[in-house]
Amino acid sequence: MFPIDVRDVRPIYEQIIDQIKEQVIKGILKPGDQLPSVRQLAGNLTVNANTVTKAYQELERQRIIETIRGRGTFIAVLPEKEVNKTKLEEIRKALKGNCIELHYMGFYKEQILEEVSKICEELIKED
Amino acid sequence: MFPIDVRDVRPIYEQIIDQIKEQVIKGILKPGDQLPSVRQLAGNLTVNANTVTKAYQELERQRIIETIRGRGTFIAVLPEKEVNKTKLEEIRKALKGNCIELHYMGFYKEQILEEVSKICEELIKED
Amino acid sequence: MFPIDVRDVRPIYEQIIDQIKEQVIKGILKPGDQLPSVRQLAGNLTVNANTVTKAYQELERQRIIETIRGRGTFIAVLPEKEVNKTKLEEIRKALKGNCIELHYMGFYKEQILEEVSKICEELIKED
Amino acid sequence: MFPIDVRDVRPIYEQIIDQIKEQVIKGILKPGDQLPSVRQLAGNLTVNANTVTKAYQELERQRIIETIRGRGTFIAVLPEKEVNKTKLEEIRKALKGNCIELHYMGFYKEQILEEVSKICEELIKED
DNA sequence: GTGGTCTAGACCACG
DNA sequence: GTGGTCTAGACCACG
Repeated sequence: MFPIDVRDVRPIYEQIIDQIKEQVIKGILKPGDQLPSVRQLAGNLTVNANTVTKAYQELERQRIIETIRGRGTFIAVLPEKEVNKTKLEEIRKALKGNCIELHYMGFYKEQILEEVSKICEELIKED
Repeated sequence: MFPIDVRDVRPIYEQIIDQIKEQVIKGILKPGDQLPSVRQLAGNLTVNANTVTKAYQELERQRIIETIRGRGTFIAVLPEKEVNKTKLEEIRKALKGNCIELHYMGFYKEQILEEVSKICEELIKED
Repeated sequence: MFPIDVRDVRPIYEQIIDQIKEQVIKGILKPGDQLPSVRQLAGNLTVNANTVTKAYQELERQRIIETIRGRGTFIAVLPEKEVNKTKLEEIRKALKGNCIELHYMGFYKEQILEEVSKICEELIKED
Repeated sequence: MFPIDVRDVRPIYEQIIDQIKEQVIKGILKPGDQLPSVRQLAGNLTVNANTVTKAYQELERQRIIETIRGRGTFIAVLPEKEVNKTKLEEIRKALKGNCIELHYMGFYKEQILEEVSKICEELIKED
């Protein structure tokens, strides 16, 4: 279901979170869609159930998904978009780090914007 | 010297690496410039000397700085720009993650590119 | 009949119990009034019949309702008011926890009492 | 250090969270104070380190404490007091439940307010 | 069958 | 020595 890479530097639970958020943004997962149960997904990905639990809990905290007692876990209606200043600064720092790395590989502004543009294109459907 | 933030989620050694790379890219630090000794910098930043050592070692591995026995540590001539495919993929993943987070805050392609554009502007001097 | 919220953190059976107790206190349900059958209520609320059963059993244990074989379930005469010391301590702990949370939101004693006062007002008819 | 009660219905990690928040509100723990390490506290309370970790992570998420890499965990400066409407509603529901229980024990408005008043008195220092 | 809590214990990154 | 991640597995509440 999700391409999990145990060799990835990012922890597994974070990869799961990102995969689900990406599918929500792309519209592959829609509000009300049921997610596989913790144990099911853990089985599919051959990771521990606790790892999936951690991912689901974080997604619930972010109001991306919601758990209904005894029924399972579902995609929530899209949460209010709100700008968290602290988080925005964190993302800017991360982006800056990425730009520095790309520049060390020989990329200039034009090419960097081109990369980001391609990523957005693939990801975001403009309304 | 560097604005190090012990509360930052990023490890301190990584912050040091990024600060130095940024200053090199901006031309504030030039090839041949001497860096403070490990102990000096550790004292200035009030961090553990091992932390600075780790940062310097990583920078040396990336050929950003070089150590001359008995003399000290210096900014190296800019390394050959070369595209490491694995690393490029990693950066793309990171950029994608950041774009997803920005989109969840309400940003669309235009605004995301605007953010990245501002970062590049501040960072990279076009030759 | 009752506003049940499957998304609520509280278990459904607890919500049912609370709703019935609230209606009894408010005098909406009076001793002798018949309650819907387990299946009926389960159907109305679109919840599992076991869930309603559990709520009714707990209410019966607390002598709030009583089941008469072959006839159905009825509101009992108000049980003797008795102070269970253990339970009182539990409620105090819960109240303390709520006061802490309210204080973290900026509420002081006056405002907290105001909140509780409004709740009592709406709930309890002084004899 | 903290009175943890394994028989308590509330999960252990929640009891730890509440204890720390209470001590912060009472001024027993002040900004900058170091908390015992995860392992230390786990040892003292004879609970598992993971349980303490969970409590600390939740407290960090609420910005009550902060972790500094390799140094330990500290009480943060008091977070901005902000009213979360959803959470306020949850607390009101909980308070209502408590009032109902108290009323079933024979308490009327005056006595309930008296209880809450005593709790606030012990807890909150008016500025 | 669903998720939630907790344990015991391993291994890792960071300082 | 500090916290972070993950596993394997137990037991529980809820439906």
